[in-house]
Amino acid sequence: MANVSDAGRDAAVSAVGGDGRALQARGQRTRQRLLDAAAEVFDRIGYHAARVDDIVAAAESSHGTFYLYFTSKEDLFEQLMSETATELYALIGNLAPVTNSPQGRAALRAWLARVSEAYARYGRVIRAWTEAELSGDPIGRRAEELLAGLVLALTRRLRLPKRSGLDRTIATLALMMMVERLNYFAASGRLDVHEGDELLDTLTDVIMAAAFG
Amino acid sequence: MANVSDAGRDAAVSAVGGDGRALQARGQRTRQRLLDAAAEVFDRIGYHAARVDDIVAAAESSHGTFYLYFTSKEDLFEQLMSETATELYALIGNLAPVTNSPQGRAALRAWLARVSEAYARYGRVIRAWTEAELSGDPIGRRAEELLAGLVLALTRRLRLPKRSGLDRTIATLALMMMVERLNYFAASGRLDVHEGDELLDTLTDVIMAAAFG
Amino acid sequence: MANVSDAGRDAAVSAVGGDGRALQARGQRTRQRLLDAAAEVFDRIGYHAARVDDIVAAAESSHGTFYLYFTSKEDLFEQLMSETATELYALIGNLAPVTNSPQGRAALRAWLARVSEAYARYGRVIRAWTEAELSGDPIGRRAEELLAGLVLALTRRLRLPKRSGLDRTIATLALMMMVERLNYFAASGRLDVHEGDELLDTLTDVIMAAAFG
Amino acid sequence: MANVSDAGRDAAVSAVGGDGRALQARGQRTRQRLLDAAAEVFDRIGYHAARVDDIVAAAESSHGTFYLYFTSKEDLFEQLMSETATELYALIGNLAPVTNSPQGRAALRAWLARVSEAYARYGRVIRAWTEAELSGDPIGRRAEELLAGLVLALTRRLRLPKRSGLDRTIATLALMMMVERLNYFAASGRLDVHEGDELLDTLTDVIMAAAFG
DNA sequence: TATGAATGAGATTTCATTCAT
DNA sequence: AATGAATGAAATCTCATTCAT
Repeated sequence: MANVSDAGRDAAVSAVGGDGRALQARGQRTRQRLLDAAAEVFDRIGYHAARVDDIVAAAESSHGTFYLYFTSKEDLFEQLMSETATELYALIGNLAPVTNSPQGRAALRAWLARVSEAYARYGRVIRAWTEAELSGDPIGRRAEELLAGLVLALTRRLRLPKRSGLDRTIATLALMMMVERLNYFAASGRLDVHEGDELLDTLTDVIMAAAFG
Repeated sequence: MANVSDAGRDAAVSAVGGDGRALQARGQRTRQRLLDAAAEVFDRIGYHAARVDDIVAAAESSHGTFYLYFTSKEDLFEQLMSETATELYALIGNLAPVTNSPQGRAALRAWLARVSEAYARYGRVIRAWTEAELSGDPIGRRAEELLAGLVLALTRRLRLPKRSGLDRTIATLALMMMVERLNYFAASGRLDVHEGDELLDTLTDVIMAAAFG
Repeated sequence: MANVSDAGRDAAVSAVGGDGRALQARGQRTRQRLLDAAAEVFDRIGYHAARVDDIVAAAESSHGTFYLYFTSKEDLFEQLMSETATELYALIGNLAPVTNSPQGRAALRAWLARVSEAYARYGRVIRAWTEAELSGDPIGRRAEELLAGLVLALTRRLRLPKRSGLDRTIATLALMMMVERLNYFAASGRLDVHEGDELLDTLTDVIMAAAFG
Repeated sequence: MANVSDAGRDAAVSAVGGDGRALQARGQRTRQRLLDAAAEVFDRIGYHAARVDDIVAAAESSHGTFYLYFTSKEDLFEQLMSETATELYALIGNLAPVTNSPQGRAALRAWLARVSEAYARYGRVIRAWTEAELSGDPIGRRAEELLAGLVLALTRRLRLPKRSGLDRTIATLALMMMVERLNYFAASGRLDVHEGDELLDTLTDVIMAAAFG
């Protein structure tokens, strides 16, 4: 089954433990088990409520081992966010500028479908990310930075057409937030969607309208 | 300066302390001081990072007094959310169904301006609210409920026109989230807006487009 | 209904408040209400679990008022114990030396009946007293003293006949403890007694046997 | 010197920590150190007066460690009571039915001597037990239950001869309370006994008299 | 004489992190 | 590389007592 661990596969080659040394294969696997377990726990009970104890229990590991790979709970979380950010940049890279045509609409809808798929895999981290961003924790600063980078990348890629009364950065942020929040509600089962079609149709519609309305 | 305490002015008449007894005037004021201080602290350092100690220090009160009025930090927060929800329902009640006309657009923009004003006052609570909603805390459940009620009320009031490919509830939620998140970024100084005009124009534009696209 | 307040009726004439001044009639009544309420609360939830708040709530009084009459929770309790001790001394004074005859047995049984009656009234205090005696609280010392005095008085009055192998003081203490504990269990509903006859018969029998066996 | 830890020696094999996991040898020892320290502290200052801080200080351990093994002070105490109850059941099992003969008397006296010895070891727990039983604490309920079981077991074992005017359960409880209270006073140094002979003689005498009147 | 709001010292409990094996 | 026991700083919460009215 697809999970967050797929994200770091390539990056993991050069991953290092808490003391900076390169890791062997077994260490790699343990580190990844902890990251996966953390994502699962963050999703289940939230980032703030998650204790190191919950994570190591979910990973069937131990406290000592945790600190072999991460210097702190925040350190793990930042690594998780960074991996996720990498995936999201790749996703944004796949987006074609939106054109006002049936083809453009279809392309956007297809891309939004990929976003939803990605949300199924990374949403647990994104949820915790948003939580951290809102909180006063130091880790929130890092979350802000990562978010700002993504907004910038998306603005450049989306290339909303110029129109008076529409600030393109703001509009992009608006649409991005909308997409994120809706996928969140859908993923948490609080939106009554069949196959996700209503979600995709509605989002496509609103974005096309916003772009060319 | 306007603050959260304005919200509960009428409701305060029947406010009670932790032991259920009705409060005298002095008790009322102390309780309100704590609520105001809490809103300020939540805004400054976030709901999770906020300690009871921070709140009583900000209110120039004491731990003992805090527990005279609230059974816990969560209890206080729920009361704060409830007061805020009341204000938001009132705000929604002031929204006219959106019509496809210059007048309709103007009315919507004016309403969004009121929303932004309200955000200046209640945003600190709403931010914490979102944070709680995302977390696994028990208080998150209550936050969810309150939010669901607001979405329903807004859907009924906004009366987005029927259009194929657009689920009205989902679209309303999408727009509401968009408005909330943008006001949040604006309030936290991370959006480069002059007088808020770009924000209002952009939001008006996207909503009108979404409605009549 | 008979209650602890009957105990202090005479003593109350000279009762003083926390600041040492003599009390007026109204003050008298308030003080007594607090003593009664305390006895009730001690009985219900125990001496240690009882908070001043519970006592003033039961007395429908207030914290401030409590400290008008007592310097502390312990002070109140000591006054309650002293009043009860006075009653118990009176009770002991009514006991005739036990003689080995049907009349002696009848007299003992009648006296034990009076003890049980008294227990119905003062048992709540005696229970708390025992609790305090066992605990390490400073008030426990005072409880010990009062208890020692009662043991001495009872030993003198009971006049167990000399018999080899029987220390009269120890035997008296043994019998006293037995009577107290059994009345306690009976009062707390944990002894299956009809009209208390089994209790009285058994106690009478054991004491007579111990004395003349 | 004999101490409470002797009690749980066998049971300890299956002892678990606060999170339900089986403990290693070191954990076992630490847990037992805390139990022993608690018994000592309860004896010294009483159950209610004892703070977790006192216990961990006596055990030369820390707060964190305490909560690794027990969920609360009450939890620890219940475990202590349970271990003690097991010992007391064993003690009761060693009691032969009382017969009206010099041998019967001698056997009873020998058994009472064993009780006194046991009291030297478990008395500190029993004292706290009685204190808890009298208090309104939730732990008091558990204390009651354990006590009721012991009374039942003792009644069955002691087999007091039938005699009119004597309820055997009540009489057994009476004698049991007498023995307990006297051992308590003796152990706390408030009874003037040499070698404990007066205590044993008096108790033997009263019980034989009660049984065979 | 009575009230109840306010206080703060002190107790319990949590949990990220370290350490010994 | 892994384990899990141990730690203690920091947080929450309680409650006897004082104070202002």
